[in-house]
Amino acid sequence: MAVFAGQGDAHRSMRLLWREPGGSAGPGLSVDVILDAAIAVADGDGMAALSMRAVGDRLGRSAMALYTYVPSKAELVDLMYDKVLGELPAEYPLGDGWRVALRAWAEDLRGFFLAHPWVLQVSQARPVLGPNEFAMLETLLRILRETGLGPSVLRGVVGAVVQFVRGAAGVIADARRAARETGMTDEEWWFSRSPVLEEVATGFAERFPLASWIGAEEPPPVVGDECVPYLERDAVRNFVTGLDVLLDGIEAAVARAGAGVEG
Amino acid sequence: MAVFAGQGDAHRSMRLLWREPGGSAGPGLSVDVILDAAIAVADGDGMAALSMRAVGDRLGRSAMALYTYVPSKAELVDLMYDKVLGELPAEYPLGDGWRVALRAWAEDLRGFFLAHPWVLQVSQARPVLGPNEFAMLETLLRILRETGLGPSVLRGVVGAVVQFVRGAAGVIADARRAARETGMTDEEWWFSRSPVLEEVATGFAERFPLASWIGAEEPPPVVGDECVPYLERDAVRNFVTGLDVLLDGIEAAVARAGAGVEG
DNA sequence: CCTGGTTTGTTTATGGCGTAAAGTGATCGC
DNA sequence: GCGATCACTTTACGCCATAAACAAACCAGG
Repeated sequence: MAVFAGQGDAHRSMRLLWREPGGSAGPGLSVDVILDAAIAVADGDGMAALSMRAVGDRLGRSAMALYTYVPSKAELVDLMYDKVLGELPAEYPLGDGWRVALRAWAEDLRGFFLAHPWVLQVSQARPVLGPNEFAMLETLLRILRETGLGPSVLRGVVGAVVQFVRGAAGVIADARRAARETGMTDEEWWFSRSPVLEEVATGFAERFPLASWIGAEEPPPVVGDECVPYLERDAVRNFVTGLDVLLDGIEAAVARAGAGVEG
Repeated sequence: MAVFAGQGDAHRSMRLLWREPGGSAGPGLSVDVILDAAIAVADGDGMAALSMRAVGDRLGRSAMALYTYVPSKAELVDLMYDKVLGELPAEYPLGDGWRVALRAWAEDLRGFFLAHPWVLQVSQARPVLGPNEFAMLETLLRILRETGLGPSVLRGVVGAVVQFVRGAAGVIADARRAARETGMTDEEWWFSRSPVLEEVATGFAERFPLASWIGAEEPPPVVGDECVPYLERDAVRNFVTGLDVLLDGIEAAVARAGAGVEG
C-alpha cells in the first residue's frame, strides 16, 4: 500500500457516494442495481450472508463482475449504508413543538433500523460522509434548532439521541435475531434459558439482588401491546421510557440556557 | 441440528460462563489461558484479526487445540466479553449523590470500551447472561437505586445510559481506528478528506446549511484538552455534554416522581 | 469492410477463515 | 501389559475476498 492510498481511495469512494443516482438503463450492471441486490440480500438473510458471491448470484453474474463497479466489499457496504439512509423521511411538522417532532423522528429511525437491522452492524457511527447521512443530520437539526440551543450543546444532544435510538433498536433487533435463529418465539427462548441460568448460577438472587428485583417486576399490560412478542415488548417500553428521559434532559438544557424559542 | 440443539448449547455455554475461575496450574491449556490469549489478540490487533489460528499461534498450539476447551468461536467471543467485563470497578461511593457516582461510572465504562474497542463489535447488547454482565448491571443499579425511581422507569434509564456510553465510545474508537489504519493523526485524516468532500459535494453549504453550521463552529479550548487529538477531542466534549443532558433527564424524572431519596 | 483498444464480464488461483474428521502419542485404570 | 481416554496435530472441506489472466462484445479510425 502506498502512503497516499488512503487519499486516493477517499477520492474514489467520495465520487461513488455523491454520484448522481441515474443511469442504469442498459442490460449491463450498474452501481445502483448492485446496491439494490446487496441490500436485498442483507435485508433478507442478514449481514453475515452478504458476500460478493451472494450478490453476484442474485444478479446472475459472477462475484468478480461487481468489481468493475465497486472497488471492494467495504465500499459496497458503505454505499449500501448511505443508500438505505435515503429512505428516511426528511420533513417533520414543527407546529406542535420540537418535542413532538423529535419523538416522531426517533420512532421513525428506530423503525428504519428494524427494517434494515444490518445497518446496526455497519461499523459504529463511522462517518461515511455520504449525502444521505448528512441529510439525516440536517433533518434532525431542523427539529433541534427549535430548541434554541447553541451548537456546542446541540452536538452533544445529537450524539445522545442518535446513539440512544441505535442502541435501543439493536436490543430489539437482537431479540428478533435470537428468536429466529433458535426457531422459537422470544418468549419460548427466554423461558428455555431462564431455568438454565438458575441451575448454573447458584445464589443468583443473593449475588445480584437489584438485577433480580428489576428483572422480576412484571409491568402492567399496555393497550395495543398484545401482538408484540415478549422480550420485544419490554424493549419497546424501555425505548419509550428512555426517550422520555432524554427529552426531559433536553428540555432541562433549554430551560437552563434560558433562551427557548418555542412557545 | 437437532431441535433441542439450542437448549443443549445453552447448558454448555452457561456452564462455561459461570465456571469457577481457577484451575490452570498444569502445562496444558485451559479456558482462562485461551481467553487471555484471545483478549490479547483482540486488544492488540482488533476483532478482525481474531481468528482461532491467531489465538492458537499465540499459545504455540494449533487452532484445533482450542476446541477441546471452547465449543466454537462464537462461544469464545462471548466468554471473552464476559471476562473483560470483570475489569470494571464494582463500587462507587454514593456520599456525593447518585449524579456524581453515575458520571464516574459512565466515564469508567467509556474508558473500558476504549481499552477494549472490540467489545463494541460484540453483537449489539446481546444478552450473554454471564456473571460479569450481571455484576455490571448490579453496580449501575446500586447507583441508580439512590434516585428512588421505580423499576419501570429504571429499566428505561439503564438502557439509555448504557446505549449512550456505548455509542459515544464507538465514535471515539472509530476515530482512533481510522487514524491508525491510514497512518495519519485524525487531524490529518480529517483535513485530507474535508477538501475531497467540498470538491465532490457541490453546493454542500446550501444543501445542508444546519449541518455546515454545527460542524463549522470551533468550540473554545478546554483546560487539559491539549494532548487529546482533534476528532477525539470533539467526541469527548460531546460525551460530556450529552451525559449532562441525560443526567438532567433522570433528575427531571426523579422530580416528577416526587420521591427523590438523595439529599 | 477490417482492426485494435476499451469495456464488461468470466475463469482460475491464492491465501485466509471456521471447523469436521481422522490420526498420533502420551497417560491412566485395570 | 493393554485398551481407553486425553491433548493435541494434521488434513481436508467449503466458504470468503480478491488478484490475475483470459474472453467476448463493442466502438473508433482507417
